[in-house]
Amino acid sequence: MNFAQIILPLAQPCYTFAVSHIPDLRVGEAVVVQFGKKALYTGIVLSLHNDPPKSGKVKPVLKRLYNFPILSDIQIRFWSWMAEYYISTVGEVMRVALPSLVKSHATTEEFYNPYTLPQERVLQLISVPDSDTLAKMSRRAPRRAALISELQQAGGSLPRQQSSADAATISALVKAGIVEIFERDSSPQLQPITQSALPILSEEQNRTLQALDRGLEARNVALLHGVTSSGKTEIYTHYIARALERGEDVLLLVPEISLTAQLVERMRQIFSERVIAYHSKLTATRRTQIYMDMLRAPAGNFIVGARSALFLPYRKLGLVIVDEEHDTSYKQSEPNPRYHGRDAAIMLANLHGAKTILGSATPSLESFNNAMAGKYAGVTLMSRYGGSLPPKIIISDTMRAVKRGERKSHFNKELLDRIADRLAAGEQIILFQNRRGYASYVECPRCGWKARCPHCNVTLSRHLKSGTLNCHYCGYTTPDPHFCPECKTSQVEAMGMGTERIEEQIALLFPTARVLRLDSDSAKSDSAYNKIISEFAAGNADILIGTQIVAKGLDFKGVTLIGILNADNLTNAPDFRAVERAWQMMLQVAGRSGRRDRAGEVVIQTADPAHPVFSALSEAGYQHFAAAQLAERQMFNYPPFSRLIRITLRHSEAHKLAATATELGQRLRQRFGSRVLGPVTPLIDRIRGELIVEIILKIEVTTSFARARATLTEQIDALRKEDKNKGVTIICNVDPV
DNA sequence: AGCACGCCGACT
DNA sequence: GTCGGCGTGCTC
Repeated sequence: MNFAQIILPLAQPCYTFAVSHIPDLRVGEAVVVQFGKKALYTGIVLSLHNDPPKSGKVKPVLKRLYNFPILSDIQIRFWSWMAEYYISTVGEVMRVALPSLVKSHATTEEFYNPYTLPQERVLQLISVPDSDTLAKMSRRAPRRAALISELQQAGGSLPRQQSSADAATISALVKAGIVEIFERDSSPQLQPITQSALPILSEEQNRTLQALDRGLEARNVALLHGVTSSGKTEIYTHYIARALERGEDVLLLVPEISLTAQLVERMRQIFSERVIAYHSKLTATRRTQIYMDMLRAPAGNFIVGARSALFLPYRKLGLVIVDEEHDTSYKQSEPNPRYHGRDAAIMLANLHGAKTILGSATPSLESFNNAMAGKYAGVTLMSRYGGSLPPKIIISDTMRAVKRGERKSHFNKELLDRIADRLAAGEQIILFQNRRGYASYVECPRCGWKARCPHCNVTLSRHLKSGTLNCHYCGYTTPDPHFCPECKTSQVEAMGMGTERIEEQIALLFPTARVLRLDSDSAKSDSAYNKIISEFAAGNADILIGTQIVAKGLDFKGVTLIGILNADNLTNAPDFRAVERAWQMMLQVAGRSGRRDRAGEVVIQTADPAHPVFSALSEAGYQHFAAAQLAERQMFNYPPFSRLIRITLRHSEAHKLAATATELGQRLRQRFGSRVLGPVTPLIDRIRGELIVEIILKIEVTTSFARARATLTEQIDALRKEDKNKGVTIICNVDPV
């Protein structure tokens, strides 16, 4: 073959390079190429062919990097699918898929250091002395004889590191021409296979396991709907053990890095060092090591990781588990490829012929619908493991409390009384407020002036600790003016409640309570996060105030009361998924409470207690609620009855942006008719000094989504070529969440 | 993503 | 008069 399509880690199509001078080059191999004037890149061979590029100029591949492909056929198919489905390029997939050392690039040769495998020295037995000599040797130089027999037992060669011989013994045998030392790529670090006993399953868990077995015989994907603390993890371990016994790889996907640590911990107790944690916070060296080890080791690896773990070189993936499958942080929102970790996991499993288990206490309506439609096997686990009780949910009417004079600050008496009660009993409390900072904005009571971000069309949030007003969209910070800069007659007033302000109010109402706050301000780093979590878990605080971070995963045994301070800003979000999201959020937060011996209580403050979402919070209420939500989605043709593509256009000039957006809208309408919504101005129409307009494409599931994506790409490409649209950024987000 | 080519402001 | 700002065009 004379030419190769080479994947480069760029938002560009693949380019053709000449390869006829490289013998037996294979698809998936890593190569060095010069791209542009002088930049050197590590690229991947996507395909080999004999067609020169149309534009004539072809550069040769400079060299091949390893003597084996670093991408399997399945990985290439996976990358190609992802690029196509999420309207991005295979180069963009490469950018997120490979650890940085493997895809290194530089502008000059001196700085281009592609990853080379670490080397190891190997002792090789080249001639075995006859038995007389050996017998003599074992008397006079027993260590030399020992090394010879060590090498014989190892089949003739052994890495220097693994040999017990000392340097003098080795060099003597080398001098005698009996042993030779050579260098080679170091062998992958294989972990010893030790497995402790699997957890013993309850009767219901056993039934669930059997139901899953039956389900997965007929379907490739199973939805495991297991209420909080029903023991989904125990069921996972049984499936994991089976796959590992078959010698296959296992991927356990978690939505967030912070959750990997505790799951890895639990899995290590059973599968010891077989468990490999993989996520983007690991060092580049560690990630590269894992990648390269897996590439050269046999299957049978068990990876616990965030969505980037999808790109590891599985040899034979046997099982994929997507834990907390409803979690929207599985969707990569920026940059391209904007892929959904759960959906990509199912695709990857299919490519390997593996089964997928989706686990959640609050399944997404998409997955629930797939289970109802028979596309997925569906299994529900209703009872709590170890007989702990479901939390008692109390809906607390804010308006009624106000009328009766039973509301202090932002707390209804129903909640305050319980807080006092738990504090007295020495039990712990979590208060959930889905807004960080002190106040969502500050306003002058006299003239109505509000602090706004100069770059974004949003109000600035007040942050007490830093004494600043911050923009939560672009990070802009300005000193808190306190006094109205406009009319100069009054102090500005804090409006809206953030976690900082809740913290302040609690300190006033319960001055002796020890309070911790968990939000993205207080838990900026991993260590800060862990510190807060472990402090609270150790009982060094009575009340934990937090944003949605507190809803994720963690169990606190001492927590018997949870307050959801303002459910309305969850249910009222302007999004067709708001109610589903609110439901999931509330149940997830509620799941943090409850001890074995007595049910936890969850107080939800709302001005709209009749909202159907509240009656769906009992576990029995879910089916009914989900069915009603689905009916509504079907009526308005929303997902899962249609697929959405959100097209975002950005530019600094309003008229130019509007012109391009209108043009695109019109052209799309010619092809897609009423499936095109917009262009519309989003709620926040300016971020970082750029104006934003959106067009939504809504494609019914009954028509070809692949064709729709192709048509859309065609139209956007054509539009981009025209001078009048130059400079307008156009981004497609397939299946936005 | 780089890097070059190409037209408008503050300096010797 | 020049040095340099970053807008946009191209890279096999």
